[in-house]
Amino acid sequence: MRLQMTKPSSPRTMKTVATSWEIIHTLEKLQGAGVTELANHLDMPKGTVYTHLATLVEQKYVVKQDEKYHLGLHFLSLGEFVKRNNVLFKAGRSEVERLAEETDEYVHLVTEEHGELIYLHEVRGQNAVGKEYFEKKLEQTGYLHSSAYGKAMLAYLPEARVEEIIEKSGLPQRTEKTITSRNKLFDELETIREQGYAQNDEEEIFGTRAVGAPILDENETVIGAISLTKPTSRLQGDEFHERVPALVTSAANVIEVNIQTMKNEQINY
Amino acid sequence: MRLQMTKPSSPRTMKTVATSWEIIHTLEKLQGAGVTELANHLDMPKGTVYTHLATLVEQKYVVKQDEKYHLGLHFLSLGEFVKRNNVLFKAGRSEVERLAEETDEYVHLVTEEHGELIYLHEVRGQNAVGKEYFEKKLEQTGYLHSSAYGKAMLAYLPEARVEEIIEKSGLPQRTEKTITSRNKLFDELETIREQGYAQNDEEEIFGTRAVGAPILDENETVIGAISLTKPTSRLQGDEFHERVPALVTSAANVIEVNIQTMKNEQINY
DNA sequence: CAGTTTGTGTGCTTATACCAAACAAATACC
DNA sequence: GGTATTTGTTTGGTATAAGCACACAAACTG
Repeated sequence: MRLQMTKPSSPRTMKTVATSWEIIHTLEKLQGAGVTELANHLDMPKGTVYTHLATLVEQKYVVKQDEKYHLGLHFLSLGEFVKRNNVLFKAGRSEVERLAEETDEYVHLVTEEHGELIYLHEVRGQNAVGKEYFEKKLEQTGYLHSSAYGKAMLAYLPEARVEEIIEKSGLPQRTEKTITSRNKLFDELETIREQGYAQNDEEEIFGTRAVGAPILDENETVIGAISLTKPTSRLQGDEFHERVPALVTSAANVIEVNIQTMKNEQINY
Repeated sequence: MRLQMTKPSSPRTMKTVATSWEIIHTLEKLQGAGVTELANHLDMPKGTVYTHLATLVEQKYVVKQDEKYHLGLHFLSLGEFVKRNNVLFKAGRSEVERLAEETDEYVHLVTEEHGELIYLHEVRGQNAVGKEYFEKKLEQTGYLHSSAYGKAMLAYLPEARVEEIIEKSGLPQRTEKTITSRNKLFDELETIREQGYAQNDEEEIFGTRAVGAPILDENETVIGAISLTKPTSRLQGDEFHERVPALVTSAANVIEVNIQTMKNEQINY
């Protein structure tokens, strides 16, 4: 007689679907792979991997090219769909573009999901710095503690939620100025709430500073954040503490109003 | 005794994964839905749908908001990843941007997968027309027969492949000028091969014309296509038959060279 | 505060995903 | 160029896990 593995876990969850996503993520990491290669990486029988791949090909989410299996471009269409139907994106897009045009710098619109940072929109102004860095970011999810937009969101998230997030993700160091201590972070969030905006002083990329403002709904719930990034040399003194914060918080405000308007219209299409 | 449902079908495929994607696509179509709503739409027991949703939430691809389940923003990151690692996107991006800058019109970079049209990049020049139309397209896959880029690709696909695609997708009419007959299409493709570029004369959107050129690799295999769209009033005579075709084919050429260069370098990162 | 309708949780059963092992096809090796 | 190795593909049997029906809970409706 076999001992019960006591796994009463509810809600139940589907093992087959989970391994299907494991395969997708491995294909992502390996930038395409063969059946055997995948089977080794995942420690699964070849036959199983093969059947999974056949299913994903049938679903048009995987393609076979050059003797390897790759993630298909249908993920792109799906991603675009999700983005373009996102309330914050719809409400914030034009404002982000306006601010980038006005300042000629990098402007970002971000949100949070499952404790991770997600980039909804970015516009690179004429003088923007950090291109190589930000270009890579779009395809990843990121941490919340080392950026102006991230901290702006953390500051207005319920404290329990913040605890949960730093518990799960940690506070990895990016530069020597990154906040890596729990207490310092909470102090910082307090300051942000007092100011109404967040500052990033070379905490993520050396040589760049940024100012970010939260975007809240009518119940003070965080929807996302907007931020403007500049090289440290161009973001000092009043510019860092007055002028850019004013621009960014005002943009955040416009977006908040847009969201309200959209909600009131209720007409989705 | 039960009759065997004779389904020897190989390769085998996973029913559970297929229904998981069915749920994802239904969530897409319904723009978010509840458990019961989904169960009705898909004609499945509530319990099953619930377990599937729980799995997708665990995987972070579905979120529960406002008492409804929605597709999560992780699809966005995945989509960005797939796009940014696509050879054609990497090779063609800058050239698309250059051409849009030079001409101030709409420029598109597209490819084909599973017989469907996929948009890899679009840049809207200052004078570009058709914004409302193209904005919607990015989140969909489309047909190949009613556009300059689509026809450019069809012209260089193996005939068997073309047959297969029109067999599966049909030749739906978009405007009164859309090619809807198999024979006319094959004549058109012949012309395109002779010219080296494709023209779209209000076959998709009334009032706009376009010129598209295929992007081929060293074995003459189609990788994708690039096109330029203008209002009919600005795309006539020599402009339609000489100048724009020259610009577009030359851009296609540059991209072809870029692909070759990337392949020779072999260094991916 | 009854009556619906929603989401969530649970055992049972059968379909099905998994595995092992065999086969085929392509590549590498000598 | 023929053998050996590695790859992808296929198959049958089996244990398991996905699906179903049902029950429960919780929220909304009137």
